[in-house]
Amino acid sequence: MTEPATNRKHLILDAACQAIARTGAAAVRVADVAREAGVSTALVHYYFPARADVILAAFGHADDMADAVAEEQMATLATGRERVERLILVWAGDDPAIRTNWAVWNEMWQYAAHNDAARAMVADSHGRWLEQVAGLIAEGTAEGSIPATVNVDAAARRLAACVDDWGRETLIGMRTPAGMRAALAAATAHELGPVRRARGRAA
Amino acid sequence: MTEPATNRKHLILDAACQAIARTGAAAVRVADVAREAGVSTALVHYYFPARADVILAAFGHADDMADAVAEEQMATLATGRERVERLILVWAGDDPAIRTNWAVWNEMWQYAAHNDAARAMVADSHGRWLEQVAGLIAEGTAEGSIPATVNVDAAARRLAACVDDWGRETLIGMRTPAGMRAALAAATAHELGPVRRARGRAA
DNA sequence: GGGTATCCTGACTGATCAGTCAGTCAGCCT
DNA sequence: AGGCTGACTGACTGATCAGTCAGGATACCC
Repeated sequence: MTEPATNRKHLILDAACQAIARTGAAAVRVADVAREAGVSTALVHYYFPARADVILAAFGHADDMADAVAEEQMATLATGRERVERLILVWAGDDPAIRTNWAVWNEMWQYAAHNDAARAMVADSHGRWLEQVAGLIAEGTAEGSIPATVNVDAAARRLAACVDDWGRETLIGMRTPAGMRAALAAATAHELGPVRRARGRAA
Repeated sequence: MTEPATNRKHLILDAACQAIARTGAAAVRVADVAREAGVSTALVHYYFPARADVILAAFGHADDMADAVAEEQMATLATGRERVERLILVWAGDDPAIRTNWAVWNEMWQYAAHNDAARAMVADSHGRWLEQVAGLIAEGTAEGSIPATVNVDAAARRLAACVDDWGRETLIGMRTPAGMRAALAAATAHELGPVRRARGRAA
C-alpha cells in the first residue's frame, strides 16, 4: 500500500485496496478502481476478468501486506512477551496505511459472510493469526517472560477477539487509536500477568 | 422476526431483516424485500421513501427485537452473575431467529463504517449493551456472586469483545454455536472468577 | 349516492454499471 | 522492413434497479 507499484497489476490492486477502505467492498465500482489507479476500466478487466476477481485479489494483496508488516515489527524484539505485546498493538497504529489495511481486512470478513472464496481466505488468514499469537505466548511461557499458568490458546483467542472488536470500534470512530492501544495494553497485561524479567523470580 | 406481523409496514421490516441476514445489507434490493414480504416494490417505497430508509429501519427493528429477547431471557434469574452468564450466551443460541438477528446486527456494524445514520445507531446500541453487561457485573460484585476484585468496566468490554468477535466467526461458519457457547462460558468464568454461592464464604 | 382518505398495484423510466469489442501503439524478433 | 504480440483504450451494450405515476380497491363519513 506504500511502496510505489512497479507494474500495472500491482497498481490496480493498491487502488482497489484504497477504494475498498474508503467506500466498502460492496460499493466499489470497477470504474472507481480504474480512476484511482489512473487506468481504463478495460485494463482492470484485462487483468481481472470479473469485478469479484479484483475484490478478492485485493483482499489477498492486503493480507500479504499485513504479514509483512507484522514480521517487520517483531524482528528486533527479544522475548516472546515483547513480541506478543507488539503484535497485539500493530493494528492499533496511527499510520494511514495501517488503517487502510485494517479497513480492508474488516471488509474481507464481511464479504466472507456471503462469499465462499473469501470465507476460505478469512479462515486461513485468521487461523494463521491465532497461531502466531498463541505461538508467541507459548514462547513466553517457555522462556519465563509469561507465567506458566496462562492457558495459551484461550488467552490467544481472547486477545485476538479484543483486537478484532476494538479495531472495528476504532474504524467506525467510536474509539481513538490511542484509546485502543491503552485498552489493548491493559487487556494484554490482564491476560499475561504482570510484567517481569525473563527467567525472573517466581510469582 | 417471529410473531406474525399485524400491519404491512411491520411485515416489510421483517422481510427486510430476513433479506439482510441472507445476502447482506449492501446486496439487498428493494425487489428482494418486496418479494419476501409478498407485496409490490411500490408499497415498500410507499412506506419508506428510499432504499436506505428500509435498511436503516430494519436495523432499528432488529435492535428492538434484540432488547426484547435479552429482557425476556433474564427475567427469571436471581443473581447478577447468573444474568451476566445468560446475557453473554443469548446470541450464541441455535434458534434461527437468534441467528438472523445476530446477522442483521453484524451488517449494521459494517454499514456503519460508511453511513452516518447507522453509525449513530450502532454507537447508541453498543453503548447500551456495554452498560447492561457492566451493570449486571456491578450487581454481582455488590451482592457477592462476583468477586469484588473484578474490574467491572474492563471485564465488561473484554467479554463484549469475545461475544462480538466469536459471534462473527460463528456466523461465517468458522465455529459452531455450541463451540461458541463453550468458549464464552469459559471466558466468563475466567473474567468473573470461579462460581460461588451468593453471599458465600470469602475468597 | 357522492366525496375523500388510505392502502396498494402494474407498468414505466432514467441512471448506473459490468463487461465487450474493435482497434491503437510500442517493442521485439527475423 | 515487415510481421507479430502483449498492453492498453474509448466507445458501446445489455442488464439491473431505484424510484415514479396514474389509477384501482376498500372503507368510512356526510
